[in-house]
Amino acid sequence: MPSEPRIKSDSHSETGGQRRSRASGRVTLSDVAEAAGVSSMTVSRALRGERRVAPALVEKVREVAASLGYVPDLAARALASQKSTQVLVLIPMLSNTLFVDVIEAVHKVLFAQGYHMLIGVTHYDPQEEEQLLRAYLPMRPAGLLLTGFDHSEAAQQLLAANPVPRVHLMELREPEMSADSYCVGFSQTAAGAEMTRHLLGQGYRRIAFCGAQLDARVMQRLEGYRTVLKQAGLYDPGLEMLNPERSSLALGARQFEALIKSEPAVDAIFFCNDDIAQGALLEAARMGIKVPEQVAIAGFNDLPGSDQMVPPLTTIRTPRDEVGERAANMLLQLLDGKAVKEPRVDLGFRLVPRASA
Amino acid sequence: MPSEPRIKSDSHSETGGQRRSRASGRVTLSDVAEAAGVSSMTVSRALRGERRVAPALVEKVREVAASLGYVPDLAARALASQKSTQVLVLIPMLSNTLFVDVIEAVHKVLFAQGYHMLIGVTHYDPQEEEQLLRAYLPMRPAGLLLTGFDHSEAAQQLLAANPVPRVHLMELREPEMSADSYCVGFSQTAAGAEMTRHLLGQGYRRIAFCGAQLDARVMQRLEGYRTVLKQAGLYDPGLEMLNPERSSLALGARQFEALIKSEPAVDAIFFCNDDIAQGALLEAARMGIKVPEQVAIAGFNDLPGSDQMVPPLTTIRTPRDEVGERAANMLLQLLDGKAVKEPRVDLGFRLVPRASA
DNA sequence: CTGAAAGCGCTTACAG
DNA sequence: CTGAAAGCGCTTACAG
Repeated sequence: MPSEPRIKSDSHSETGGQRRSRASGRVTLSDVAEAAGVSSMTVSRALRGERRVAPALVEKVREVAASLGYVPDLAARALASQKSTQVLVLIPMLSNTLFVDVIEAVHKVLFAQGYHMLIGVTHYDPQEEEQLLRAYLPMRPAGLLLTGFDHSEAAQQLLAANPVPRVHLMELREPEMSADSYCVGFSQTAAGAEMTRHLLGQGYRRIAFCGAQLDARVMQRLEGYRTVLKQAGLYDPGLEMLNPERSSLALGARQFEALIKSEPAVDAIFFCNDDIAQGALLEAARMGIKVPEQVAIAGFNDLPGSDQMVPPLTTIRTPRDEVGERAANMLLQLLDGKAVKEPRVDLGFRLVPRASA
Repeated sequence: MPSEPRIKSDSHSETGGQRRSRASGRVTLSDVAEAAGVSSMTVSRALRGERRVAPALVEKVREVAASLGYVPDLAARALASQKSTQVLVLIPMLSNTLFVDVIEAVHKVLFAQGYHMLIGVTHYDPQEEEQLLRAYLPMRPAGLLLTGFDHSEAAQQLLAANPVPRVHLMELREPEMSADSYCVGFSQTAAGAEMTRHLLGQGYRRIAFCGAQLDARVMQRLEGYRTVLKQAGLYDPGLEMLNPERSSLALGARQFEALIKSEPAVDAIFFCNDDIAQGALLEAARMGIKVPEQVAIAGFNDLPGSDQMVPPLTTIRTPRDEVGERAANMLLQLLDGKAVKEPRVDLGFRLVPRASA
């Protein structure tokens, strides 16, 4: 019986003094192997739950590893196996709860399969996205989840030079534009059109659009709005209020006030996001303007609180949990080298008519 | 001239066919070394900006590396240097914008120094925290940022078994309780007391407390509330409404309604977080109850939108950006092996009196 | 200032 | 089912 787990404390000192050691002092695979009286390969296999290891051995190895407090080193594993457990997720903003929902859903799916998320926040800035890519690609993420398709030239070069499976979130791209692009989302343009049609259906005729941030998806919603109003012969560029600032309640309040003053005849306003719509609703209350009697207000995304507003906000419910879940699962398939039957998943959206419009 | 950058494509095929290769096909240090006609050590040093490399060589190496599209492998670097660039940050919730602010501030400081954040969300669940620790510790993070001091037994064992510099966020612990604990935050108890004192000062006498989530920090605020009311001889347990559910606008609305019905004589309500206070404000509007004339409402944290409410919400401004920044800087010092002069940083808080209370 | 050797802690690819 | 050898792509610790 040369190798009781007990000798663990000795096994270090016996050899430790000899070599010119850079050892970290941590318990390694070979420490466990020595203590268990097997080779490190067997430990490696047993701990990873590979087959073809005698069940009795597996148990013994597990016990010894636990008693020694062994913690595998993922950097070493990644290097040896050339496989990383990290997935890089790039989103525009964490203060937009939309993306928090996406992230949570992605995490749930990925974590269950042993993957870890690296979260990068671009702040809607292509430059920052590029910088993040440059910083995170050296970690050799196994896969990428990117928001939208709007990436800088340099970012696209980085992506091309580092071929890693990736799925795009929130937007859809026509298949013919690039055969190899995977995406999960919905048509932002169609959603913008749908809300505009709803407002028309409610009888509104002078319908304004308030946009903030002006990222690609906002512009797509705007496109939907324009198309529908033009078809109806009711399009008026003077009713568009586009502001590149970050979207916020305060901005929505300012936009509402400005619009009411410059275009008193407006009878409905479509805000590109619920937060500015909520801000508008509050400003209307302050100004003593009745919603929807004097002016209707609609938002987008159905964010928390929109159902609590006074009056409750009419909006479009976007499927962010599903986007995160489906995208993560699609990426998982790509990581497994499987073929993806449906590389472009349209999850749709849903109009949520409430009292404000 | 044996080594023009041009031969890069050959350098692979020349040797690649010989060895039983597991090569990833990526450009490595030695590819760059070969193409530049120097040793890989020189490349390594040049690229990391180490001194004692001839400036001319540095430039040449840089050029060659760029032309080859070399991307260093951080896993290999971490393994060889026994130093990770990752910092694990554990927070309770991403949908609480409080923590988004902390995260953003931490990222800014750490990223500038070449560190990468690993974000884990515990959902206020010690079990989840434990699970996250178990999953992320194998990545050998260089440092840890944890929220509060409320960790499970098993989590504390994991932390003890993996000695990594760490700083605790948002709460303060008395130095004598554990000499080696670093923290950046403020006294939640003092903040709870301060708000209660403010309400007393405004003349309110039947002051209720509404809590959600009931995490450690909420309970500390409650403690401050109790202490002040007891001193004033106005403490009434019947005015406490504690709900373990996640805090949200909808919950605040429900709490407000329930409290008004069960305790009609209440003249002020201190909500443990702004989101439930905002929900209460909206419910008051729906119920036709005037704030603050019939009942005053106060919140905590000064979240986005609180200044936009009707009426604007009286609250406590908490220094989350500063918490993130200072904590990250403190961790950086620990990672550099420097001594931290002030291991317990009290950043304080600020009462923001607005119209609601 | 530059480099050859050894090693970080794992896993792959072969043998048996 | 088990193991010895080689290697993943870097950096440390020595030499010169």
